[in-house]
Amino acid sequence: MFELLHTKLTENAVLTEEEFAYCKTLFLPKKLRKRQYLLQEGEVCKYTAFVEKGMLRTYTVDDKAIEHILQFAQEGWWMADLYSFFTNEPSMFNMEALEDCELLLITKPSWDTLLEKIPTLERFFRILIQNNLIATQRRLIGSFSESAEEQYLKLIQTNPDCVQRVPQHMIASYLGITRETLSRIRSQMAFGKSEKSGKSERRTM
Amino acid sequence: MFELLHTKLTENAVLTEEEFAYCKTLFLPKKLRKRQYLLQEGEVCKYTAFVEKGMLRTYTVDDKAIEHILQFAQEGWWMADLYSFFTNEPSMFNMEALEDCELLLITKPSWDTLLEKIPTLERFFRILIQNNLIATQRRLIGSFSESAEEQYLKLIQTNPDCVQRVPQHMIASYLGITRETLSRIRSQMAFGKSEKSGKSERRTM
DNA sequence: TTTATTTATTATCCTACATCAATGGTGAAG
DNA sequence: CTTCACCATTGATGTAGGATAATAAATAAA
Repeated sequence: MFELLHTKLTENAVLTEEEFAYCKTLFLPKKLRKRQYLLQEGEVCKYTAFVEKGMLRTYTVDDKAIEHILQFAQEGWWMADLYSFFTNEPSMFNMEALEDCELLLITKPSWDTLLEKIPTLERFFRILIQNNLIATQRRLIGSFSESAEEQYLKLIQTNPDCVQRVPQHMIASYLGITRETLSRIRSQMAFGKSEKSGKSERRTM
Repeated sequence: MFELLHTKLTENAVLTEEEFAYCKTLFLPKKLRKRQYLLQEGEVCKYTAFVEKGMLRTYTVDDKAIEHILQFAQEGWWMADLYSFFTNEPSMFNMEALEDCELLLITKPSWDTLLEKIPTLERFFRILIQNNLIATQRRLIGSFSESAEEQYLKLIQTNPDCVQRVPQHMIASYLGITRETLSRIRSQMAFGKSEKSGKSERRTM
């Protein structure tokens, strides 16, 4: 149950076995079935989740009832609404299991004591958040400067696993386009592969 | 020269005067004139900058030669290409002074020793980055779910100062739209203010 | 003052993507 | 088997915002 967390915390983060043993005591194992919610809009995000197994999404619903996916999380990733988690304000996000999941949850109080006991982890989480920020910035710039097709291709490169495991309409929602548009892009791509036409440049595939 | 940094570092971050005095020795004061670059695409981002005075932007240029602004930084804000700063890889960003600026720069080695001497700061920077991540996530979601006008109005609310100090075409670039579109939005807004309908009523001037 | 540079507006046309609507496929449950 | 829920595709039509271009303010500079 704790294997992945173990490797993640010890691969970079300078944790002794003893420290990790303590660490384990603060995490709450939790199984979620496909479709179950870990968090729903309006609730306070009480846990930061580490994904041992399975896949989740966090998304918002806008006033036209359209879903926008902020993030997918698969094995080895962390998931939380940081704002809600740290301020105790209600969240605007929903977090839903896309597959049966095994999670490790930690509450804010436990998290505080954890960092107090093992200050080394402060850096670990800073880097985690920092990498997330860098990725989110790239995604934002991409949404400005790239066509829907380019963004889709980039996603396939950076996270092929996700593209395979998740239904297409969610990929579309993650990219900020409609299912129909993504479907058309895909059929054009498949077409462009056999035909030599297509005005955009081909990638090596 | 160090007043703002002083208040920022002591308001939340549990720094003694003594510690701050040490802190000062690691920052390099630097003045930049309007239009000058702090970083250009292809260079490694060698400094993290704290803005004591003035205003800067960081932006990329895409393959169609269009600029996309990732961030403005004004008094009391920090600016760096985190990816480049921490990996020593060349940056894809440009950082340019929009006004005459007074900055405090810190190099990666100095930053490392600073955090080593004052581990308390690790948390400070984590929170800084965390807030940046939260804001960037909101901006991303906004770009998916809101019209150009809504995004502009939101920016006016969240950062009115910026909207006033920065030329319109850069605001447009920050919002991911063209100057022409922003101009149209603004004239429509002004129009809708005198007419009491928010609707679009054409050609009556 | 004149000249040049940067910035903002406005009009016309165009395109990438959305919206609406219908159809077909798949797998699980009765 | 049939039904139902979910998911993907495809076509017809609409629209927000882009591209282009011309012009005008505004600011700086000569």
